Amino acid sequence: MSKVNLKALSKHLGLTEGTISRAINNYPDISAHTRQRVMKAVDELGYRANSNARRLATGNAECIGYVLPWQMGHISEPFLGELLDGLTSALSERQWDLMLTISKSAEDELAIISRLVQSGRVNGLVISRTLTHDPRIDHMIGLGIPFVTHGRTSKSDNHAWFDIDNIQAFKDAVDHLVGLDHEKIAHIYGPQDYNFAAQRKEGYRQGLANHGIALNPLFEVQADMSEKGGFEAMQYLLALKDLPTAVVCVSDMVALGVMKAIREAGLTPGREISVIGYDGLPLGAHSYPALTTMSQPLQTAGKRIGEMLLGVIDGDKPTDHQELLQASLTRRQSDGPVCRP
Amino acid sequence: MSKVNLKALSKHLGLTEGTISRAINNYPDISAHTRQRVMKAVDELGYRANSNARRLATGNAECIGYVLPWQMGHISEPFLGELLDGLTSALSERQWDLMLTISKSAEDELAIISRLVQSGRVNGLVISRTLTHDPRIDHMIGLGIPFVTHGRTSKSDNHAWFDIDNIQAFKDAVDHLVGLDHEKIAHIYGPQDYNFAAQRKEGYRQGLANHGIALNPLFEVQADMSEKGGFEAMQYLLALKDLPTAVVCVSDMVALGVMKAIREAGLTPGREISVIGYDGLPLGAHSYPALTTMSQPLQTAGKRIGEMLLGVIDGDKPTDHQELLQASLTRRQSDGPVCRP
DNA sequence: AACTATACCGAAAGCGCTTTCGGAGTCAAA
DNA sequence: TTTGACTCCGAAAGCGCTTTCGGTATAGTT
Repeated sequence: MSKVNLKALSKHLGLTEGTISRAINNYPDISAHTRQRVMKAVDELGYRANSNARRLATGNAECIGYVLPWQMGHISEPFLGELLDGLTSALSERQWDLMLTISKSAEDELAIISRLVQSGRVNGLVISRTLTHDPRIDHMIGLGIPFVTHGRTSKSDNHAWFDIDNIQAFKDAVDHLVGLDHEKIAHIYGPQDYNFAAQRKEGYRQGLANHGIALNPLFEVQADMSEKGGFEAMQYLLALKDLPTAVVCVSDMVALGVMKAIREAGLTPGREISVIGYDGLPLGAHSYPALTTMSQPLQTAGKRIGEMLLGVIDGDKPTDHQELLQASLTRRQSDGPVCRP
Repeated sequence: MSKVNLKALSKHLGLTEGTISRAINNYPDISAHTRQRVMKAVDELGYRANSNARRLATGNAECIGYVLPWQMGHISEPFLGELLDGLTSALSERQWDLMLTISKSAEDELAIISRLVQSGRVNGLVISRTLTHDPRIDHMIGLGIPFVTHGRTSKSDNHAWFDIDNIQAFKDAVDHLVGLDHEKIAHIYGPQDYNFAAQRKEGYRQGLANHGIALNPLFEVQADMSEKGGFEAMQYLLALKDLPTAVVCVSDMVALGVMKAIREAGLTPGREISVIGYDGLPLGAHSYPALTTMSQPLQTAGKRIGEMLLGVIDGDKPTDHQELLQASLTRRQSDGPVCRP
């Protein structure tokens, strides 16, 4: 069986290639009768338009790119699957494709973006893990390519984005702890070039301020975004003379490491020291103790981002596609009232 | 700035488009002098060959597809990031792209594969989570598309694959436990249509047989591939009159649920009941207790699979690309000698 | 000096599809 | 019968690149 292309169909049907193309693409100037003939032949011969030829002719890549940085290792693990699932399902309605690239460095990433865009491989991009000052934004705007970011930057009023209200989430977390009579609340935060990490720290501080609690600089400690990072940061906190009674963590993974450190110190998370995570990973339900966390609605994120991007590509104003969702407290066993000796 | 294509370069340099193309693609019939001129202009004007035109002309998609099924939800989470990272890094050396699709059902998946291949979008495929009897294999062979599977099937002698020796890994796990005087060893296994789950169960059985331990049917219980699945399966085991002293789990995620069930029964994993997982997730180091597990070398898997696929695409015999790696025991705290009351 | 090689570039034909334009039919109204 | 309005399809150009082929200069041989 030789390749079945328009020429083959043309020969088979006695119609012009152009006519067949128009029939398939539902042009109004094709009679119902010939359209049926064409469709039948398409089915029987198993014709499938060559994507590359089609893309060249139309100038439409029918493809969007997702470029994510890998510098920080497994930081994305919990997200990735859900997000990709959502993205592809949004694209599948148009039969568009998802191209994935992983960059090893920041310059690398800008270069990749240029390459993808200028070679006409994609007509839209999704960017994850935005930085507070993110060079990618201006770069993409300069290229004139439609895009949506997953997360905002320090000034994100001129493009499309999808984000969770990190500040509010961490204010809520602090509120919750204060409601349990906690005052000595620590925060383990992530690298501050990540905007979400900066926002969460800001939320933590605002939460304290709302309740008139003075910020204890010793209670703010930075960690890598991993279990190991949380573990080490908590060890530092445990070495203080004046221990915190609660700690809010930048992520669930970090919180898991934190709880291990607490356990190893002979204390019990949720009793002597309350722990609150962020992400709402199902995993947290099976840790010891089960992790109380701020849950973000991840399942829908990918899909919404995909839809927003398609909207921008269709010509919508990017600023019409800015979406801020709220996280919600998922209370499990790692928090409790302050425990007075 | 209008689009900079070969025509623009041609006008700019006073050379034919064909000549410029050959210069860029390192044809030997171009003088060093003009090649330099061309390259300089390419740099200055920021020329980038249109991928779709190039792909059409060469008939080479310069792209491989990774299609993964999403039926079982988050089963892949731990893998996904590492694998994609490896794949893209293998492809990046040739500047090839990775196209990702997620299928919602089995038929859906075959259709997706057909579409990708017949529309000329990819010239190779990677398939994950092979089934014991996997229709995708014959389907891809029928389409004549190069591919590599991540995992074998029940008869995988006619194609390229990358796999871990699951049978040996679970024999080793049983060996280890027997070495600690365990005899009442249970196994929580995954859905048997997944070949890896079938292999692990087989390894468990062979391990028992090697030591002359009779198989207790009550000690084999199926679970979903999740923490929740493990939790529920272990609850079932805990309800037996005659408790096992050890349990080997099909995955780390399952093992985490198992340990939670054990804790909730007032027992301690690693004392009354030993638990061994599989995957070697970093996460396990921070569970309670730290999870002993069979570690598989994931970081390299993606890269090797990518390299193998490129080899097959280049014309290598698929059967020359079959790679079986061994897992190794990562001992932490969830196992111990049998505890006699 | 003529002849064969060699180096280098232009010309042109594709790759497989889309899309505009015009023309041949058909039919109804004038 | 003529005219106009449609309906439907063929013809052909073009998307931007690759690649083969042939031809002209230049160098190398005798």
